[in-house]
Amino acid sequence: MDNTETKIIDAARRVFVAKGLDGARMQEIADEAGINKALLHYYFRSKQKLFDAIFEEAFQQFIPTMGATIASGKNPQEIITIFIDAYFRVLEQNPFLPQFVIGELNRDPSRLATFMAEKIGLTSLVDKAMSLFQNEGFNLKNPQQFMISLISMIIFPFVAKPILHHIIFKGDQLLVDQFFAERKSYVTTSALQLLASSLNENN
Amino acid sequence: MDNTETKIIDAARRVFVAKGLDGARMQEIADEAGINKALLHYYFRSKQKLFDAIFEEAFQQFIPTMGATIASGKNPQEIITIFIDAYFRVLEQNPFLPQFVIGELNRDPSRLATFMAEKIGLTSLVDKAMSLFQNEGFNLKNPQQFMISLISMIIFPFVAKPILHHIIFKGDQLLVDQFFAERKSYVTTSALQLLASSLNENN
DNA sequence: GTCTATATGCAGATAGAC
DNA sequence: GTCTATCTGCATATAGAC
Repeated sequence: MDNTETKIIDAARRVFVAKGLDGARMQEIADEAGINKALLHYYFRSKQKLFDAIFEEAFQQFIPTMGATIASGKNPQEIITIFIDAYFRVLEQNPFLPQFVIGELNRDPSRLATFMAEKIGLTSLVDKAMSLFQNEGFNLKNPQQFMISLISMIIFPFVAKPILHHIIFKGDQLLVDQFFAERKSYVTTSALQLLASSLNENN
Repeated sequence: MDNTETKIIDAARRVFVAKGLDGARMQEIADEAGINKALLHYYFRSKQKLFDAIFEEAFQQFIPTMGATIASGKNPQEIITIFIDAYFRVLEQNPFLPQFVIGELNRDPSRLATFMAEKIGLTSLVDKAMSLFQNEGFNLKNPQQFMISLISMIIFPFVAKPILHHIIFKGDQLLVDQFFAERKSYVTTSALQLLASSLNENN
């Protein structure tokens, strides 16, 4: 599709993700889309409504297809592997998504409340994921702590990329690329080790 | 101290940390400080300069006292424990600092380049921290991967607090508080387990 | 140092021609 | 649907009195 609305969405996504709601300029979005400001307001009545469309789309992508993963009905180790793989696939193609979603949710947490009202299915999916680690011999004392550690290890490097780039890797882009290339397998190994350790400790 | 400059700094910190550079309003900062806008410009020539002062201060706090930790000269396990403890102490008193610093660094990564030019000591401290895990029998293949996993597990929950609050814990503030209360010891245990696992694997 | 009043510029939004 | 021109309001910043 190459119609005007699509061009606007694409341009708005780029600008909003890069600069946030407050930092974005309608003029810049218009320029990126190759149109003028008035047309933006013709398609989306206001900056806020345009932003809402972009944010909703981003939020959907960011909360991964946890359902499909769980529905696959494998054991916890396999599910973890699949989950990490699916998440990295999304992040590698949208490396700036996490900072965008998380940043805007921090600016306006009330947004989440309304979102949650619509997506009641989401929380029950999370519950299912948690309960996985309390079945089949994985009687984790703290499934939430484990799950959040896992998500932290996956997402945080994408959010903190500028810090990695400049402080850890001193501006060496090759080292940064290498780090992200190896990250998925490292996180998978770590997660499985943590799971195994908790077994040994009879948690 | 209760002079005007201090009042401005305190007010600016609150507003900038909550709303970011673009979202903050000089009027709101003035109101918070109990003065008027003109006085802000009298003390700090522009919004940008006021922001720079706040950001620099925040950045200093956010990059923890890694030096002191390392200088303590203990073994890796002890250093990890001390490091985690020090970091949590900072974060518990400044829970919104990470999102502020990381968010602004993503909006304007060039900021870091100039910062790094000044703080040359910082990168060498990071190097020292890394080399720790390649000595004393901890010949980790990927000290960076380990270090970043550790930092991820510490910081990310603070950044993603709105998501934890609404999606994982369904708005139950008590569960959120309990999670953060237990987080430090959970991360410490996890980090030591990962270190031990890498030993067993002869990495 | 601190205030009120004002200048200046810019961004979001609209009017109206084509 | 798409454009140019314009309105409106607001935010940063300054002028100048006290």
